[in-house]
Amino acid sequence: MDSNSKKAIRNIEDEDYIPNLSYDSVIFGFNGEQLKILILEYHNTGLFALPGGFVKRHESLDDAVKRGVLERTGLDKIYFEQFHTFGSLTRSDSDVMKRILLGNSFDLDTNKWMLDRFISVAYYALINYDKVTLKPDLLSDSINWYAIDELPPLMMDHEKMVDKALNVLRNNIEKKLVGMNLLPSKFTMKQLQQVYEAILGENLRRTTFQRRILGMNILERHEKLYQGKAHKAPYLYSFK
Amino acid sequence: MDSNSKKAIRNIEDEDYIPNLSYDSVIFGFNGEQLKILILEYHNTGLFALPGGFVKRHESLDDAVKRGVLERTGLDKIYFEQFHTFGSLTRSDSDVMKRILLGNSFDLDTNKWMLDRFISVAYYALINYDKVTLKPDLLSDSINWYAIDELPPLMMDHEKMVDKALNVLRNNIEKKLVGMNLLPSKFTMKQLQQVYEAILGENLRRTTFQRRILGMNILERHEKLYQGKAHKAPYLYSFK
DNA sequence: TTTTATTGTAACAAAATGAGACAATAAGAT
DNA sequence: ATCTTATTGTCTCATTTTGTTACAATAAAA
Repeated sequence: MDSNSKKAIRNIEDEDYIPNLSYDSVIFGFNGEQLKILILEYHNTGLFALPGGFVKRHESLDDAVKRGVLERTGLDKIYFEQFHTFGSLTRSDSDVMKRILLGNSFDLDTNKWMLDRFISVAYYALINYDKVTLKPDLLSDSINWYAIDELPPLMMDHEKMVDKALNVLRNNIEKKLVGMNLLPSKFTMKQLQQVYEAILGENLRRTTFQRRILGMNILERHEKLYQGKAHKAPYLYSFK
Repeated sequence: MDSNSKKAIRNIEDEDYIPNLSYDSVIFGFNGEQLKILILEYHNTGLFALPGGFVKRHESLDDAVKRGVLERTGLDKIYFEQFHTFGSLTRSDSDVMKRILLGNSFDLDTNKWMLDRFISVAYYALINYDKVTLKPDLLSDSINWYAIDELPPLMMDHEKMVDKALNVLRNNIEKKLVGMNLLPSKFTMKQLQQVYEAILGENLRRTTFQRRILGMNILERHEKLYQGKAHKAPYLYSFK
């Protein structure tokens, strides 16, 4: 409890954080065609991972995640929701953590708390693809969008997390109007349908979809969008 | 990290557990009429709470919960599922924990780790009401069934946990065949409907319910159940 | 044998969804 | 200007699902 008086420059101080607890985030965006998520790559390791982090002693779990998303995307008003806490004994891998620490020239001894077992609370977030300014964190080289069916191999149990996040998203799409957070404030019916299709992973019938969504009475119709294409222009909609 | 060499008899050793992490469980049972949950009362405090506990360093989160349910109900094959992790700054209340420790004649100093902030992973469990042998834990006087609409005031954020558990249960009832875990292996259609009604908190139409459930093709029909009543005897069913 | 309460299922109505069809465009091609 | 093309908004009719009512088939009591 009272060790670590000398602090290297590149260190994360364990005293500030709740031990053995982390979060990971599956951050979804939609580029108009595909559903994508943010994946980062740790320095000098070839390891790909979900953006994650630790919870400060004087910070709520939700705030820790908000902070992490803000730091990496520049967005501070996002939709996010916890979906599962991963607590198996086998999920933590101290060898992987060693590689990450060494790849960042972190001192193994000072940072040995990071080699310990971690229980991780996983969140998904839905953000506006176009408004993001990506910024790698201290430990990583890059952070980038990857289409959900073209992900690199992810470390530890992060692929399981993505799978579960997608499942939860699919179940929530009807109940929680998930689409609204992945689109700009005004959008066409086609765009909305594409979000639904990307999430559900299946094609939907255009006429039925349109009728069903309009029947929900959740959309407001605005002006038409002239795209310069040789066909009828679609209306723009926003959520009420 | 190396204190606590002297151990009082009535102590929970902090070194065995992951710090700042706990679980709480909303354990549902169905008595044939009402949906009930298990609530315990801490010694000499008048405090009512959900059964909870800590996670050992060498134990998965799920196993910790299984252990807790087993110790209190005697059941080891139960259906349970995590539904939310509560991590706000305000949820932990050291005054409440002090009352509990003092009510149990625990030493405040040796057990001060329990006064710290805790992030709690909440689970719900569905168990067979009739097969339970209730047993209070070390810290509590009693553990008892309470109908969900007749709960005593619960400490800290435990009422929020119950609300959320019920919501999740309502959403899962269609997808996960929740009913099967609250009933004996053979049951009548009426019993199944009563479970649904208790969970959803609304009355269902008998004929529609029967047709819909039978249409799912998940039930196997067995012999009739003669209840000694002056009317047609219902069939018994089990899940396939 | 009649009465009573409940069960299983059928029958029809109403609502939701599936599947096409088609007229109404924007803008490019002629 | 007119014709062509791709897409949109809406309508129609078929199919499926759900709501509602009705009714015959019991177990056991009266």
